[in-house]
Amino acid sequence: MKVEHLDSCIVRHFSYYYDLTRKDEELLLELERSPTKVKAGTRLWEERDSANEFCTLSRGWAYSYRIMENGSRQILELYMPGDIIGLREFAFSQRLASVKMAEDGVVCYFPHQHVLDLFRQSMALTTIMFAISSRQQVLITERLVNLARRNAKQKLAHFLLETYQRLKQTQANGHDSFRLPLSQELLADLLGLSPVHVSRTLTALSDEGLVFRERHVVTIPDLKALKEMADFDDRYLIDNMRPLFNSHNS
Amino acid sequence: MKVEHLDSCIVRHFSYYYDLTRKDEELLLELERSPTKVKAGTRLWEERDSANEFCTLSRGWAYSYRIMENGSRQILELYMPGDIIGLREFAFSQRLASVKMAEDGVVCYFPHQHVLDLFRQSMALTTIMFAISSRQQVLITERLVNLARRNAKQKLAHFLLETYQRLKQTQANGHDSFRLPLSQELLADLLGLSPVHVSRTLTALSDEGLVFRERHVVTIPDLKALKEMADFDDRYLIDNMRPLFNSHNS
DNA sequence: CGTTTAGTTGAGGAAGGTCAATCAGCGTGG
DNA sequence: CCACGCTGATTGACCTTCCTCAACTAAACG
Repeated sequence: MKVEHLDSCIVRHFSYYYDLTRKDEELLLELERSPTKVKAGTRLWEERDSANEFCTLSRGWAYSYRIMENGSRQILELYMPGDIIGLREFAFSQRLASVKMAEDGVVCYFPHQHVLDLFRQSMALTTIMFAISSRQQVLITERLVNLARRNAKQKLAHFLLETYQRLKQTQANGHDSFRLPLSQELLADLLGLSPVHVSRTLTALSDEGLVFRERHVVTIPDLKALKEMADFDDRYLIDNMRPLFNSHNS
Repeated sequence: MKVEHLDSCIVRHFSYYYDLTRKDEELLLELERSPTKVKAGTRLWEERDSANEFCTLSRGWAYSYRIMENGSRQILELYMPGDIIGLREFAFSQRLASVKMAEDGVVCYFPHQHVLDLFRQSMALTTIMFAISSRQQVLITERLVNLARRNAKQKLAHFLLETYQRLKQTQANGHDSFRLPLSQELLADLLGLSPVHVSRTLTALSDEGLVFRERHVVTIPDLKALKEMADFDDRYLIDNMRPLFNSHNS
């Protein structure tokens, strides 16, 4: 049952795409050899640092961001346990964004070259890596659409729905509520709004009975209603590579 | 000198990342075996179509887009000759966006499986594919920042600078002007603005002597001034994988 | 030489930003 | 156990940017 290996977030994440062989799992576990505890607010790296390693996130949330000339901050990606941080910079020698922990967590660094080893040694892992990369692109694209084309209420709702769904895909939680360890300021920087307006929007959503938030727990009583309101279509989160594998691999 | 192969946009594009072997080139040329002429406005595919092929763009510009519930359109990516269209959907069985030709052009379809063949047969091509994918992610991310954090004048300026730079990297053109075969409506859908405001912004930029546009030709008389104004930093366009290769491959 | 298509210009309006004051929770130290 | 101060959230007043609608002009095109 290879239960033991599912302790590893990254193995669990990769398994989501395709059944891994024993050897694949061993290769993956290589990436998580040096777990490091990091406290909330720790900066894993900074824009312009030299980039020659990735990082797997084993516990806690993290986010990448850019500081603009005028001092405002745009958050680019939210990372959750099982995600690989820094994939974007594979073809670059410099970091293009900074990364910070949103809460206490555990990360494992590994050099870019390890990915080349993966490419060399396993077709399945290569394909999954590529799938993960393209999935990430899809997530960013959806966020772009969200920022460009929706109003504040929809932006916020859409983000909450995306997060809820992402969590459901990895951590099984049947409820209509989830933990969201992010301040309103962070939400603002994520959605391109001002903190003030996030607050207003959140109370508006609450007044309409669509979203409730207390402390760091968010509840969505009527998923369907919220999805409708936010123009949320989860197809972009539901990727599936099996057809690709089945039609070609043994 | 393998000059003959540089006729192929895609070979030229890949060569930008790393020197290809003869065999690599042959493999790549496989992808361009069925060139098809397409007229401006042709839709290559539509959201929700089943996705099992990519497409290389040999001539002309194309763009992917999404239509929102309220009828507005967001353009996601601009493709230029040498680009691969549809990478995003590698891990998906459905198209997540539609793609249209911005002008007359030539494309070549090839099935997703061909990429798996590449993975199987060439480390270099695998790595380059991955680099291209991560570069595309970087481009989208920068566009996200552009949409979320800059005002109309900066958005437009930033987009023009990015396009200018992208063209310079593939087509050598020494001048301070380039061809931009896009209507203002298209620019609006690209930048999340209204066509009206694009027009105003363009005249504002012209009044300030920063950008001139007549017909489909754009001139940037003072690159440095415009970059400053737009908060444009070209690091995100200058990727370089050589260090990665050199430190590990033969 | 009309007719379509793309761009320009003006006036009014809405969404969201900014600034500032206030409040609530909470950890810290006395 | 309480006072203090910190951070994060809320609320109000006012302002800016960009949108919308609409009329108009300029090319492009048969």
